[in-house]
Amino acid sequence: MRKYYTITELTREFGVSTRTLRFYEDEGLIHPDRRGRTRLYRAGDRHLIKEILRGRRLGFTIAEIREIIDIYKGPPGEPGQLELMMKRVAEKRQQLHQKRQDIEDTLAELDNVDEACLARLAELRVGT
Amino acid sequence: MRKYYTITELTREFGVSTRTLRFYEDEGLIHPDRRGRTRLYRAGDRHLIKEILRGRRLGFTIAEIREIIDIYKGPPGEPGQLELMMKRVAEKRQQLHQKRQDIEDTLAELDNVDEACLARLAELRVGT
DNA sequence: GCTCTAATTGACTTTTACGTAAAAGAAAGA
DNA sequence: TCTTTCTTTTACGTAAAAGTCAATTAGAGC
Repeated sequence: MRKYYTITELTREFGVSTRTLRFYEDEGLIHPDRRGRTRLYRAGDRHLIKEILRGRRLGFTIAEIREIIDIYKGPPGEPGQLELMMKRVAEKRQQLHQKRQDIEDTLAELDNVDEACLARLAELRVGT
Repeated sequence: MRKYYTITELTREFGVSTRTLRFYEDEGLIHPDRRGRTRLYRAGDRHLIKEILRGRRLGFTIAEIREIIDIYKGPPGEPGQLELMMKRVAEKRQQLHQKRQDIEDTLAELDNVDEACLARLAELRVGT
């Protein structure tokens, strides 16, 4: 297991800019170590970046991504907090189900388009 | 089947502002009729709005949504265009598969959090 | 005809998520 | 040592997707 990643290693791995990683840090999403002024990212940071980018691909805002990450941070001790957290988990789950449904619907429509294209091509080959 | 919808009817149905619908019109995504200067939306416009909002929920940009909508518009006649269209369909499908995978991964992590919460609650009830 | 409400246009503003450029330190190879 | 290559901080810029405000205008009901 590697101990540290440099910022450019990660930008190359994930196809993002240094600006982006520093931005996520400013937003409090990641907290790389420092050697002098240079940032050093651990495996945990790398994993967090993966999760951030996953949220980004799904169209979540930074605020929403922060919420999700906060959820991941593990359950707190107090019962009241636990129930609050479970409520937030349920909400996120709901949003994700909605998005998944949206994806299925869109894929279904694309299937139709595809079939129509194939049908048209077949017609053309026969010689309309 | 209704003939027309007013702009406010649609804003209420979809929970968006009039500004948003006009913006989509400026962007060339929808083309409501006019009676005088007043916009009148047909069922087709309404359906398009649904698709736009679906794309929005998935984090697609207006440009990407426009691409998808253009795809829906039905296959053109020429073989070259048909194959181009099928390529674009394949690309969109690819993006959607990625998003779906992202959703599954995120849901799985939420499941873990949920279980951890439940476990912790159980512990507390027994009396740690 | 008058009033009230809804709708329109146009301009300006805002927020988000970075991009970009400048200036400077620090390390590493030739 | 010199140059190159990273990296940093600070600051300003920007594109996308609307929000907001102001000034009109048009219908609908009385």
